[in-house]
Amino acid sequence: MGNSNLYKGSLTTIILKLLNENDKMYGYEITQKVKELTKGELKITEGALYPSLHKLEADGLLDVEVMKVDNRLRKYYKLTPDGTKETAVKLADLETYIKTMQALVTPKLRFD
Amino acid sequence: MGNSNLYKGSLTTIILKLLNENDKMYGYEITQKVKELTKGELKITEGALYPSLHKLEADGLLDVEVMKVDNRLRKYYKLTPDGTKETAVKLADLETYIKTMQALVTPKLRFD
DNA sequence: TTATATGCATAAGAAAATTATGTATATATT
DNA sequence: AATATATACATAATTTTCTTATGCATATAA
Repeated sequence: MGNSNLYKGSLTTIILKLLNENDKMYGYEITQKVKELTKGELKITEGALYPSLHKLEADGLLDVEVMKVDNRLRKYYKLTPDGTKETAVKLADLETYIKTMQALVTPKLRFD
Repeated sequence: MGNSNLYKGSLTTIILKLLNENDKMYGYEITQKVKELTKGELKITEGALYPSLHKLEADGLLDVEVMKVDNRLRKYYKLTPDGTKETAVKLADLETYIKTMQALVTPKLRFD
């Protein structure tokens, strides 16, 4: 995903959070929204996004609704009740991660 | 590493930062220090740690010094000049990652 | 007419971890 | 005396998650 490998493992969190805010979104819309919200810092690739959406659906966290808009296909995803629960879990995990990393990293830097 | 998959990709950052603070450390010491600093939240596995140390050494970011203490082997690692530079890069990446994720995730949660 | 944008998808490969072992010494426990 | 735990290193097999490359299809801008 991002320019740094730190983003590995955060895609699911990002998808769930966006769907928690936006009720229903389709894949391409997610890529654009992420680009916009991060001012271009994070660009989600389709090769990562679509398999991830499929897995979330298979795991029962997302529901799909296929629509045709302007003669183009769209697959709208929305959270299931389990998906909403999992969103809270993932966001708590992210907070813990950030606090833990800050505990490890916050101390003074040295330049010898 | 951790209980959440968000830690994927942060091991190098953690190792470099600890060595930046502590001058020289050996592998087992790093696992214990991380457990202590994170109050048990993060447990680095040897299967992740040792290959990572070897790679950092191969990349010229760490130097090794083998010692025998109490009849047991220790491999002390310390930052090379390149390693010190890379530490600053990795820490900047981490800050960017945290800010980016907060930009994506900070908005209001919903519980339908 | 050619490139860019929109919209989905998958396959091959790389990177980074987990899990499972293996070796060896020292100390604490039963 | 035997066994478990702690210390200390290492690697191999597998899994997860991503990148890169490719493919199909329609719409719009250059």
